[in-house]
Amino acid sequence: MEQIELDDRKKKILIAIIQNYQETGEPVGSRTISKMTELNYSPATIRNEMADLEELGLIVQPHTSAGRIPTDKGYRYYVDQMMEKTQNLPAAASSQEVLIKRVDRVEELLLQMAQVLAASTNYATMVTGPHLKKNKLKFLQISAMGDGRMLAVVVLEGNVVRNNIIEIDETLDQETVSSLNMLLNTHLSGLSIEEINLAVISRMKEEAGQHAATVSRVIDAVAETFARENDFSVYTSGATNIFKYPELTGGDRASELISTLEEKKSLGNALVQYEGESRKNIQIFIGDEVPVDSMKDCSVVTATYELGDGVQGKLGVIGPKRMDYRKVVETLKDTMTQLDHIFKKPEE
Amino acid sequence: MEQIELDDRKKKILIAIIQNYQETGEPVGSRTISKMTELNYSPATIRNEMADLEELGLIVQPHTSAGRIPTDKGYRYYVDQMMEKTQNLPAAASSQEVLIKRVDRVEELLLQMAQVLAASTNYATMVTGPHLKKNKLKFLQISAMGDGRMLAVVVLEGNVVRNNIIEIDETLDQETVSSLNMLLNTHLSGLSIEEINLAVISRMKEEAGQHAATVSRVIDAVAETFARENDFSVYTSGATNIFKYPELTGGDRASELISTLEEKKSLGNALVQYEGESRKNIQIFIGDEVPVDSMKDCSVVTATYELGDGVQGKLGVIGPKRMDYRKVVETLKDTMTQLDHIFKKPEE
DNA sequence: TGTTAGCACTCGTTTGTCTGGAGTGCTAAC
DNA sequence: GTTAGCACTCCAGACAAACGAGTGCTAACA
Repeated sequence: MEQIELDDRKKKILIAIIQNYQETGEPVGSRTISKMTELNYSPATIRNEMADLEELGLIVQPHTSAGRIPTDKGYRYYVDQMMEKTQNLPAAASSQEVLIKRVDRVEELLLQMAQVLAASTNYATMVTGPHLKKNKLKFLQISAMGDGRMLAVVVLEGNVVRNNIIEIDETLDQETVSSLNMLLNTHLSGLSIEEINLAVISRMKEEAGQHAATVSRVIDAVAETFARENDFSVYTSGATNIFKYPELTGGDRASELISTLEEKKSLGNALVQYEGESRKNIQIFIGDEVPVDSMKDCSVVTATYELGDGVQGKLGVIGPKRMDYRKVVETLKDTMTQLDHIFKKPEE
Repeated sequence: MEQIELDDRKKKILIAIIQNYQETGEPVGSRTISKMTELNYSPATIRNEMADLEELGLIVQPHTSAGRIPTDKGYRYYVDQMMEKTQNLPAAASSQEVLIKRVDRVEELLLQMAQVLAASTNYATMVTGPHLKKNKLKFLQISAMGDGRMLAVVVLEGNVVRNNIIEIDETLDQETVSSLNMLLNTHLSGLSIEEINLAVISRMKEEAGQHAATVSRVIDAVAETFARENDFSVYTSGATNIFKYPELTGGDRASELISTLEEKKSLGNALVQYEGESRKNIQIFIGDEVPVDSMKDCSVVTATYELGDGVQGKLGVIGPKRMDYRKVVETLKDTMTQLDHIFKKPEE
């Protein structure tokens, strides 16, 4: 993309347009800007500048004789070049935020994160569950349930607990169950799901002797649980916030958006795909850049969270293109800090 | 409520109005009804009858010179008096239904039920998790996680599995954990959550001796898990189906409805409240009868499901007042039958 | 040279008026 | 008891006029 350089006044005008449009949702005209403090120019002057900005593709008129609204490119420019420099948000503004409470169940925590974010941003939010495959196995326990079934409980680092019911052919006495538990834990704990390969498995089967089949079942069940996991673990909140932004609810758009949020799966997939590029941690998708079709009229801001121990996942805020990017980014950063406090401090 | 008796022709007209309005969503006039087969009367005759039906409060005109639409009372009459008798739905109509697959995780099954119901009815659906309190404990297992914490896993009849992480003060060796497990299972298995009373607890504490505190922690944790449970376990699907019915989406109604569905809690509470009256199994709430404020413009049909072993919960379909009550009731019954097949057959 | 006032022009939004159609209730005839 | 006819009501859509917000351009000004 070619580098655009704007003089100071143009920058101020662009910012003014973006901020004003963000608040009102209406195209903003030269008069409005002229009346703002800081910019003591007549409407005519502003108009000349706006014509230039329009030529650069940063703003457009929805129709002749309407005010201007920012284009995707305009927002992109704002986000990339200008957002960080204008620090007019006092730090105190974030003090009214809702705090995340520490809870033991990861699922509950993630849902809570989605809710808190939705409440403090007024946009829709989503949180993907952690990527369990990279996460180490802490502890595994099987126990007989009595009716030809066994219960396998797996605990990963970060206290992610999963259980699975397994049907087995043989009946095991208490003694055997104990020794199988011992065997399983000796070989598996400390490994990530990815690291449980054929070599490990065949070694275990050897040691298990006549119970090799059962061991094999257990491993399969564990693998299946975590494979299935990815489909299920997306949490969303604040879906109805989109009704506050008329540009998102015209026609059938509201319905499509909400059903995308309800289905969750496609969301998670799209987000996870962009994993590799997250070196900057916070990523902003504007309009067409959003990798979900039904959200091409939205902007999405994502961040990667970490619950200690390398358990990480994605967290996203979905709003209109005129969302308050600065506030969203601040809030996300703030949330990360809170998570760090909650998870790092008591454990280190 | 006074008993209303209608002659045959009035009944036919009322049914015609209800069915027509259900399909079109538009007030239906005398001409339309006159043109239907079966009723070979002129519009004028129909008009006279309609005037009578209006006097009885079964139908209304939204405004002068508009057709008639059914009132809540009209629907109620239809549902109570006439629905069962008119069996014009061929049984084959239900053959196209999506089937429920058997899955082990109860949560997954419930979500699936909500989705299947939404897909086959075109309305919004909700499913409350089973009422665990009445459900018997099958199996309980604690195990040391190593860092001063224990993992408690509880299995109820019907294979509902819950886990909870507990912080404890003492460090327990493998031996002790085993004997505590033995103790816990001996005393608790076979009891429902409600039946775990002080007497049982104090007897266990006695036997546990120096580990009484830990036993107490475990019990507390189990109790807390199931208390918290009720808030979380409501599954919904097909929320966006409401956009198909303009009478539900005017103004802010759509937003309110969707957010009620998103919050889930209030839904569950409202439904569970009507527990006691479910002798007939299927219950129909029309308009104002719905115990949720934001759904006063809807109708809700609920049923009580049972997953073998007495594990039961509620299941609801939410749609416009002009919903196809017959089809919804049939679909619900069908779903129940499917559940019975899945859960009764392989176990008995 | 940059800024501003003035002005004609455009176009979307709102308001009011009108008309056609759908539907009704009533009356009188069958 | 049923139906044809008719006057009446009221909504929905079309159309025009008035309005207002905003623009681009030109000319004057510092």
